[in-house]
Amino acid sequence: MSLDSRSDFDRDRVPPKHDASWTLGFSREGSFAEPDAKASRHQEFDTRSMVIDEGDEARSIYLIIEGAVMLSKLLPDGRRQIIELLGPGDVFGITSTAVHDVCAETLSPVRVVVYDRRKVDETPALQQLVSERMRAQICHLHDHAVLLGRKSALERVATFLMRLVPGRGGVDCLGPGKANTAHVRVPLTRQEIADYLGLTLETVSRAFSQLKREGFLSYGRNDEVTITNVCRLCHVTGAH
Amino acid sequence: MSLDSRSDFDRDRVPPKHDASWTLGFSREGSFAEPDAKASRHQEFDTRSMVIDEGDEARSIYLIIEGAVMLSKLLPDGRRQIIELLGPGDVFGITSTAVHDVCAETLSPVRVVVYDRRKVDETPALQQLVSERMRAQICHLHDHAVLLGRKSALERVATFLMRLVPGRGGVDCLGPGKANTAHVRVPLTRQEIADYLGLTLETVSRAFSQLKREGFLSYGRNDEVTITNVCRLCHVTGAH
DNA sequence: CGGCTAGTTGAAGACACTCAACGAGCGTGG
DNA sequence: CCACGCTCGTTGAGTGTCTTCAACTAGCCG
Repeated sequence: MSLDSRSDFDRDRVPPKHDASWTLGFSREGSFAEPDAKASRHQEFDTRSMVIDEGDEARSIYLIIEGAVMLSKLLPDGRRQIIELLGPGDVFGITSTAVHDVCAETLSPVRVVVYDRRKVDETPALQQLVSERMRAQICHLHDHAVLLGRKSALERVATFLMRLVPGRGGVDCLGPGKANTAHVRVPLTRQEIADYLGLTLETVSRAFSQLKREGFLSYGRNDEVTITNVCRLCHVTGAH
Repeated sequence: MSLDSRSDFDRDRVPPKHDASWTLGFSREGSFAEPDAKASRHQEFDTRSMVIDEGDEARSIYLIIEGAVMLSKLLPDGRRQIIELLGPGDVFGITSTAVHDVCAETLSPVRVVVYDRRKVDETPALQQLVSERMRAQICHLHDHAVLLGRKSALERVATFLMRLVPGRGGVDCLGPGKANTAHVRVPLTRQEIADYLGLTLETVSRAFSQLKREGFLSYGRNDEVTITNVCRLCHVTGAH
């Protein structure tokens, strides 16, 4: 099925159902229409391609239709912090200056809508959409600050895993549902998880091993994890 | 001088000049008029009063006219993370759910404009104002994530102190100016600084002592610090 | 003066980091 | 087909930074 065979309308909606492989547990149910097709263009990226580089001129804002994107920042000596993990419906490219303050790199094949930055300010419906997404990101950054500032390594990894469970662990956590087991895809390397959680890759690996040893998880492939008891893992996050 | 003796116009502008005691280095030059006086009311708070509690119903958005506010979150076992330090021109009370995700507490006498949350969405000029402030906060939260995830204790304290220098250390850092010495007011206790930087109060105290011992700072009172060499301190932040 | 809060400093310990070795998986090429 | 190199992950041993616990000082206010 080629993109062109679909109407603009379809192309500008996020997929209404979870695509378990790449949503990072972030995808929202439902969908939304793109407010102003004139001001936008579509773009696609392969896995692990750089969409934005820190310091690039900030002319566009990106809305993710499909796939996962990570935002990161580097210190001059090479230390890296991954700031946010984004999925369908999320926007990136937001900055208060003339240049981007973060790198944006894809974690999967990604489809985005690219808006002109000024157009967004001039179009109330777009402005509204971006504002709503910014509010959600701010809440999420608040949670992440707590994680980085105050949680132990094990709590951080547990929190990270819970975020990958659709409908759990995020700002909009639904609470304990019926299903107590979950299968999640982890599209990050240990090094990337470490950079996201403010740890080293060895510490992340040890935390995974410990959670496996103590029966919270099971996995063969490193990027396919089965959470045996979601509720029990949730208690390890420190948030409950 | 009573508030009532001033016109609405004056009351709805941020002070055009730095008020060195409470701006936290955040105050922007210039001022802005409040877009829609009908949808707002003014409110004042004493030092260390709780404006918002985590879990409160989110009906209002607050714009700081004067003073400093800190946002914080608590884990159930009492661990606290201070998320943001805000000054004149900043907004708070932003959330993507029906309830507030953070506490907001004043660090000084504070004057705010309170807007109805729905009114903000309906008023383009207000929406624009809040969007602009959200963008700035997002950038700042990005920086803070790097601090919490990747910086040493000394780097964190140095970064914190640099943020207190007007025109330096923030997203909109002006770079080395002529003045190489700066006098800053620190309106936080060691415990609060620690909760902001993801450290313990003892570690913060040791970092202050070390910076004093090595000639970066001098201080008698704990809340009045003179930065002897701004440029040299800036290099300790890890960002340059 | 005594009691309180806030900050400093020291000693000991814990947790995460560093360094290093090893193993699994995967593509390439002989 | 297997050897080889490469990347990624795991695990162990030792170290270091920050935390914990505790004592002590300075300032403030009754």
